[in-house]
Amino acid sequence: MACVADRQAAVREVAQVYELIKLQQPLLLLHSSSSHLAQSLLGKALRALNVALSVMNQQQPPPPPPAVAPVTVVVVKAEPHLSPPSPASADSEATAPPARRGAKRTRRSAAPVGGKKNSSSWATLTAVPYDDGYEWRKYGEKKINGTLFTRSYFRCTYKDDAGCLATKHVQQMDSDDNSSPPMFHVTYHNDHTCSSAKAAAKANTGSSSNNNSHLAALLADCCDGSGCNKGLTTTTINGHAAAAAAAMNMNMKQEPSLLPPPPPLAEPPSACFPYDQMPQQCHQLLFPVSMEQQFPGNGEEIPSAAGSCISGETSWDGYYYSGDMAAAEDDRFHDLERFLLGDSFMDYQY
DNA sequence: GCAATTTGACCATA
DNA sequence: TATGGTCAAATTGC
Repeated sequence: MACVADRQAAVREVAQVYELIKLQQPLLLLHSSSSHLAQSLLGKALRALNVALSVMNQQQPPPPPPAVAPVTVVVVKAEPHLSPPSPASADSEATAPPARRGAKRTRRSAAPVGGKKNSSSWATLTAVPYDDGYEWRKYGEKKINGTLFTRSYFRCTYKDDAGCLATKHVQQMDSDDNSSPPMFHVTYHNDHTCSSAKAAAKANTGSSSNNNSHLAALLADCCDGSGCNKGLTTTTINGHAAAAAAAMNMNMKQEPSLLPPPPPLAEPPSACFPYDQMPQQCHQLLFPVSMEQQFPGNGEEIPSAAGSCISGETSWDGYYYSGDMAAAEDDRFHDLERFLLGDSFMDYQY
């Protein structure tokens, strides 16, 4: 089918542009006189490409499920009003006053609930509900009628600091199949108006010793546990480790009842951390970096923990570059394509 | 001691 | 009135 070939070519083109931007992003941000502007533009570009790929993906049958059950993130639906918010709309919402802890309880004055507001909302189906690159604080849990599991309510950790109104609800889906990892229906409301840079700066300044210790543990788990810093050419992270890393990323305690250890993977899903499994702190705290750090160019595996985390910018960065470059390139692309097509509408921030 | 989570109560909406 | 979403005091963990 010519149209299929054309679409694949288009997808490939967009994916390559996406990849190129991501690769060049550190340098652009590092050398730009206005890093904020650069970051904003890059974010918009990446988001647009992501949406474009999502649209393309909707026009073709879904890809066959993987042989193993890696951590997956798929779009449940993209209703007209359930589209990912644009940065512009996010900016317009940033003026809402932040809620204050301990303030006198005045109900329903600022944040109407249940989708009545004009803000955007969208939903995803994922095995890793806590790993979406943002930091969330749990503020409630509720037993919902007709469901076996409770629904958890999260809001952005930086709601108070940045007035970020982003919230999400995580509902474990009922399933008869005990052999497969649990899936979660995650509904997002409002775009993040807090910047990841702000979050990263906060973490980097050591304003909270908790953050630093948290990061240390995170890096240890992220890079040591997965073997990324042990000179392995390819590494793996099973669902359990991903969930653990995700939970750490969330600054929250893992709920045993929600995430039982899934069966080990028969095959490594991809090199190093797939993007949707990589703790966001790896992006934020070790960024920006030089291209030399990302790509030594001497055929060596990126040795350091920092390098391996940085390499997680894309899912293919754990590969051995001195080997068959064409094969590696091909694998890299397919990993990227899987990531892009399977992770549509996720709101990535760098 | 501080920050995050838990949990029961409160409130808006259908 | 049932239900879902949020608040905030109490609890827990670092």
